Amino acid sequence: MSSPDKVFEALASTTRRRILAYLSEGPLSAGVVAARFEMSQPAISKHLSILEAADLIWKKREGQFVKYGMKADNLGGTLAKFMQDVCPPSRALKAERRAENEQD
Amino acid sequence: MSSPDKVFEALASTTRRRILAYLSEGPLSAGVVAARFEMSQPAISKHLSILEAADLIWKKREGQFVKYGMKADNLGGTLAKFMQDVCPPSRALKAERRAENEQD
DNA sequence: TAGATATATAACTAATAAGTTAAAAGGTGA
DNA sequence: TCACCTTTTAACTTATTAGTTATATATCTA
Repeated sequence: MSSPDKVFEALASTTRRRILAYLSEGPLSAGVVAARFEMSQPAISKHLSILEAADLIWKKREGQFVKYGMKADNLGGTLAKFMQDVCPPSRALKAERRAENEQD
Repeated sequence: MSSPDKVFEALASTTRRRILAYLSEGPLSAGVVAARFEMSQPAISKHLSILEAADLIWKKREGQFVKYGMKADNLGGTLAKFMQDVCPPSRALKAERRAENEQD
């Protein structure tokens, strides 16, 4: 699975988007993240590993804890690229540029 | 399912993102869209209805054809809002604004 | 080393998603 | 009306996902 595929797949879950929102305020340990949800800790652990596989977060062991944090570049980059590909306003701009270049 | 949920769910499929990319160049009938994929036409019909339910595309019958087209507002709006919520640069800006307001 | 805490993995279940083919519905035109 | 074309819906299969509990692994501390 290529990287944008993994990113969109990861974003498909409301729980995972909530995790990203929490991490966007700063790094947190797995347990602190899990405490904010009503589901089991292993379930959150799996969500975290999916986000990590999509390269949307980083992970670092700190003693007996494991800290997770946002990796915003990939998220922003993937979404920005997608918007450029698909959103008509930017498509129109690209078409303009094409037209200008063809005048040369 | 609330609207952003449906949007992210719809975007989770590579096929549906490709459909959006095609439609971003202009409206197409269901058959023309289906012809660009290697899967059956009913499968594409289902993908189109998921995109429509997410309010990412519109649909209009034209004689015996059914034409589909982009509805970019909802896509752009949902992604922009999400980026604001989650991307640290914009979060930092929001924090700055909060700090400035607290000075008053 | 033993016990406690934090996290990940394994094994499993239930619900959902994505595709298939066959049939129905909507529309055109002789 | 009948034959034909386009699209959707129905019924079904298979694979995947999201959750569960139980267990294993890693680290800290007494």
